[in-house]
Amino acid sequence: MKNKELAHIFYEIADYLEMEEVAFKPFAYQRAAITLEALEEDVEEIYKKGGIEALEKIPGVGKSIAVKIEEYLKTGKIQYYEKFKKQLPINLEEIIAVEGMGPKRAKVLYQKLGIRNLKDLEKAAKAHEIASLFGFGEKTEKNILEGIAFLKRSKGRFLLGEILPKAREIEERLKSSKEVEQISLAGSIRRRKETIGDIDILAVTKKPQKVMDIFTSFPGIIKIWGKGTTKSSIRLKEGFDVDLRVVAKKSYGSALQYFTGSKEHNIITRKIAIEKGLKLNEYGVFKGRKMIAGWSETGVYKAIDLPWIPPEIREDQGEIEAALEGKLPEIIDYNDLRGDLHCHSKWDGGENSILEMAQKAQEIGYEYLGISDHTKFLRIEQGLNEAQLAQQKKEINKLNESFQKEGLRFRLLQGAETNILKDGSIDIKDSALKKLDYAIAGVHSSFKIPQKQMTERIIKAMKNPNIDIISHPTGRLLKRRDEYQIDFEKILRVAREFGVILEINSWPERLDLNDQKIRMAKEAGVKMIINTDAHQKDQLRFIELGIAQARRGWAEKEDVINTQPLKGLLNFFK
DNA sequence: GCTATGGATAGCCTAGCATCCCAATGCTA
Repeated sequence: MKNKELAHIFYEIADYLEMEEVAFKPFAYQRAAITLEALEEDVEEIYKKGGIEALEKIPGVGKSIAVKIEEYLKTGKIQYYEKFKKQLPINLEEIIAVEGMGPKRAKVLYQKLGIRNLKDLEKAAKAHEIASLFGFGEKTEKNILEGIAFLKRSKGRFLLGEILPKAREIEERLKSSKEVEQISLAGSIRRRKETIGDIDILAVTKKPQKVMDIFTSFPGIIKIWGKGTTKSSIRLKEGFDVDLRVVAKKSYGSALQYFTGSKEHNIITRKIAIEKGLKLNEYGVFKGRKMIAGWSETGVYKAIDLPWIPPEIREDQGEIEAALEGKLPEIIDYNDLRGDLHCHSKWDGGENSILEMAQKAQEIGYEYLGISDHTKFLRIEQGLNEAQLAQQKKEINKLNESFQKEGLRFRLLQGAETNILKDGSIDIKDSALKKLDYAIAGVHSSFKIPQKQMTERIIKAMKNPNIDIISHPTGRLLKRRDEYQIDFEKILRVAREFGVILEINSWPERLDLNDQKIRMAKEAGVKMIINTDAHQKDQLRFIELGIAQARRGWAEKEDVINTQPLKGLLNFFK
């Protein structure tokens, strides 16, 4: 699948064009990149089936970009892009990742100081060479250093959402080989951690040599770290490292348990085994020399008198104690949701019409879908004003009527993702909010205000009698931006008192609330909702990432309101 | 460079914010 690679190139072309202050083209390339990134179908397949013409049918792709896609599929390169890179031989992506740095500043720093990469940038900032440049200053230099420090903390880790599809692709590829008897993802990816270091895969086969040969000859490998009969490691061009381990069939369960971790969780399971006079390792559970379990993971847990524990909560955060007391939560299942209440339509510049979003939701099997477009403060997102919301309501009503006529058990709801302004007020009048089925409010500006002020700001919004949901409550962007400062416990108290729902946003970069805060919310008796924030119909599938996060936070079905049928759901709204 | 519509051309990507320098710029949503 070359969609992501192409998206990446087009994003960079947009940056280069931005740098040269070309009008409108950057936007065009970005748009094409966004669509490609989210596209479910493989561009290569699209091209094979229908050629250039089919490529041009992709929204945001016209003649010129289609030709470039073709060039990439045929030659692996795009000359137009290579030329830019030659002109400005810097690691643009790396430099722009620093908060506060953009293409134009990157260009200036290259020209004035010869800065090519993150290392150069850090060195120059530390040597105070940047502050004295025209257009820069003390504060900017300090921000650059802070930005670099943040990046370093998340270095070498990938977003679950970007790595999981690739991991599954490899798993499927191996599975399709007749030599592979059993296979599973293991490690942090099986535990669905929000960021992942590398992909661990575990397999059972009678012909390890052959399976390893298949594995190490996958397309897209840029390095083979090692190749043996029990373990091989490769690096893919996307930057992911993948480890494949082959184990004996009789040890599959214990190996899976061992390689899934976490390390802390495993230390305790081993201790429990010792207390029972047993030995637990990656090969099995042993009584003296006799192996008493290890074929299946359930069997391993059973041998030490524990129920099977879902991988998402194997973090030594009390799950073993809970299991011992028979109080393991019945965490929410990947099939429990009946709808998604945070997605965007063409009305605010999203990719798809309301009907297209609704059809996708029906395909997924949802009972309802809430359209929650941005509101007017966010001009770049073409936020809706009161009059447009009223207009949109008409379209939604009409669609609902037609669904009813077709006998579909499906309802569209109208929400809105309003903005919590700096003073805590909402950018849409109460009279218009009242007419919505529900209203979301989120912080989209002024992230760097003091904790007390930010907390008060959000609380003021929660107390608004028309606000039902707070979207992405902490505002973090994984690998890009820290949470803004809030007193979360205080927010929880107010949420509970005023019946405000906190969102678990499934967007790969957000996953906000995070696992710990989900657990705090659950314990505080605050209800949550799992939404995708999809700006494109295919992004509705991000929901599994949010569910995974909810599971990691021990959330149960009743903690999450969109597990409820429509009628029950509506009861939660003011 | 894409999309829409008069099929060759107009319209699109804005506003707030911080920073830097005291009016302008770049970044971010």
